[in-house]
Amino acid sequence: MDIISRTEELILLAVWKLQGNAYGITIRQHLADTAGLDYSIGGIYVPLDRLVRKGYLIAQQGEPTPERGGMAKRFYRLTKAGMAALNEARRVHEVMWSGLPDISLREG
Amino acid sequence: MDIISRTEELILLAVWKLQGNAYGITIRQHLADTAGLDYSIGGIYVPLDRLVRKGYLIAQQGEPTPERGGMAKRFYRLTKAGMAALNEARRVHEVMWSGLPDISLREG
DNA sequence: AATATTTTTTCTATTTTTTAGAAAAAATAA
DNA sequence: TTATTTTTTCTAAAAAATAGAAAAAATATT
Repeated sequence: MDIISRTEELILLAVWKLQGNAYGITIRQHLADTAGLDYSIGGIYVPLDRLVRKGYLIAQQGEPTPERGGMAKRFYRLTKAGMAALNEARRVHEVMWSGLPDISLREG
Repeated sequence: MDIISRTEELILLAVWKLQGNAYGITIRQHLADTAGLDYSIGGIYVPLDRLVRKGYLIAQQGEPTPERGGMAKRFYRLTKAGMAALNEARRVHEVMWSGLPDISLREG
């Protein structure tokens, strides 16, 4: 099997968490608020496009809202393939983080 | 804060797990055996060099062994900075994977 | 002694992903 | 009208991942 990158995993998880309200800005905000990770604008939109191309997300154009300004939002939802990729990433994390021995660290 | 890539995380974990026996070949083997991930040769050595450069690992040349053949092994050990990077990766994983709502998936 | 075989690393080119942020688009407010 | 706000699009540059041939260093075989 293959595994998604960390950025891809975090963006998929943000989409999952945000449910019906996942779009570029809220995803970026969620990553900053929840994990303390500050992504640039491109750092969100570039992988989002790729995740759609790969079939892990689907995008849907939003309706105009009563709020001021802004291009139409693109809302994202997780697909089954996206969920499968997340499950695989978690599986790898779990096997690799289990059974670790006590160690002494070098330098520092 | 910043976060290491997934490949970097997995290689650091392999070094941790292998204790005194972590070198290119055994690290690659551990990733295949434990996680089912098949890395090419360069897929291990390129990040190993980078992790040393960044101070997350230290390398030490091995003594000749009674086994047949081979360039001198380069053994790796985790540093305090390497362990800190792993802890940060785990923290991000944990906060991002917690509190996820039930969702319905699209397409597929 | 010479050659073959094995184990391991080094090297490097290519592709993919990440990073960064200016510019464009689309809406309301002044 | 013009300014302001919110959001996406676009694209260039840097970093990381991927792939595997070649080199190095040892023992085994003839």
